[in-house]
Amino acid sequence: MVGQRSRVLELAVLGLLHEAPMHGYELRKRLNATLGAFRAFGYGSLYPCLKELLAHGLIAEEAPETTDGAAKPLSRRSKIVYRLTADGKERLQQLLAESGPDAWEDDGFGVHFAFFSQTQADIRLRILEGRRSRLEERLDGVRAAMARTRERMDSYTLELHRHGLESVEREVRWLNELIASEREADIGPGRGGGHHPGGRADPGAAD
Amino acid sequence: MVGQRSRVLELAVLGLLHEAPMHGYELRKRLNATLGAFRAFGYGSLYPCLKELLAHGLIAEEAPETTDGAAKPLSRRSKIVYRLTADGKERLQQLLAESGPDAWEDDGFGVHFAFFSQTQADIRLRILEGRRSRLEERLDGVRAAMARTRERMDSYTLELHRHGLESVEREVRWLNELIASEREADIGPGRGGGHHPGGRADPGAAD
DNA sequence: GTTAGCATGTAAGGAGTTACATGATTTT
DNA sequence: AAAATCATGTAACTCCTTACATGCTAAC
Repeated sequence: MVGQRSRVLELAVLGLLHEAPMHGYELRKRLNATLGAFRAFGYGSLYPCLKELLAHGLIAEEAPETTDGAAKPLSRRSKIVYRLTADGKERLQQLLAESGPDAWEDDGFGVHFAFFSQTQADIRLRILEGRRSRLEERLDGVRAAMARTRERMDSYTLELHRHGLESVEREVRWLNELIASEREADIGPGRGGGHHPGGRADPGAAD
Repeated sequence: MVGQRSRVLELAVLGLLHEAPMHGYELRKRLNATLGAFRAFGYGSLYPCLKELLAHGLIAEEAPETTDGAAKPLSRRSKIVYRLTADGKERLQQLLAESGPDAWEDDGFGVHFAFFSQTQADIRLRILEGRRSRLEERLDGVRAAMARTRERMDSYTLELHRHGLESVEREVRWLNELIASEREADIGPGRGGGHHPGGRADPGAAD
């Protein structure tokens, strides 16, 4: 076994290809648009990943619009459109069903969250709660460290930690809202697969 | 040239050793306490870095408390206390004087900020402003991407971007406060090297 | 017909992390 | 003296970035 692609990129690629078949160049744009500021991938990561997914049979090349006699479908350099295979769909489901550390650590959380609409409600909840615990652990750690070394810290270091702490606290509050929203959606209507996290009560009035 | 140590770790190590000589194990704890949630280094990064700094003459081993006849100072495994050499101090000053991308990108900013009390006032200001520009660029990018693809995004992806955007906006506001504070300190008293970023008007009442 | 931008790839290497291996010192 | 923890180090490996190399397609 060679390349052991990173879970993050693999999930993102499979998730996007599940929505629609695409070629690499486009995939990269959608990738960085979807993940936003969390993460950015270059071709140097993407193409080897596609190559490996292909080798493992999780994705396949599609013949690119052979309207004519299909004399030279992909003889030279041209667009290569990839689509998910059955195995790929299965693998995607498997990745989406993960609710362990991979899904709530800094690296993985953003991607898993980005594909929450394809994730089961109970898994969503477990990931959100896992991330919250993780962040609360971190809060405890930083707060303890600050208490221990407050005297030796100059005002800039202190300010840095204060701001860092506040950022994490903010994310915890955000998670609390999301978790509440998920629970509500789960018990409200009799259905089990609701999806509407946008229940924020302040449209406009930003900044 | 072999290991080209990362600027981040190099600056952090030199900065901490400038405050007081230390051995590696302690250094690592102080490192992670100082950088807080921003970054964490393991021994696998630290020791090779120390080795290289030593080879370049930026730090030196100190004889560890040779109270007795100094028969076996460091024959076997024992604490190795490092201190900055003259070259190391010079290098530290050089790194602290940097106000370019290295100092305001995600990676470097936290470390540079953590050692702001050893940094000149004008450099501090330039780093803060550079970081603010950087973040504003990012805001523009994300906002444009959201405007372009709002329709194709499900509510979770949208929420992810909304939260990410808000986090960056928060950091910009924080930087605005810091910049204002720096400017005030610079013109207020006739002195040129003031340092008091803690001018926040809400003690207590957090959360 | 040539520049600009779309599209695909590879090689080298940077920046650390993880797991391991081992020795020294303090606590129980 | 056994266990915990302090302390130092290395090798392998991960995961991504940068720089390069190439070809195809549309605009001017």
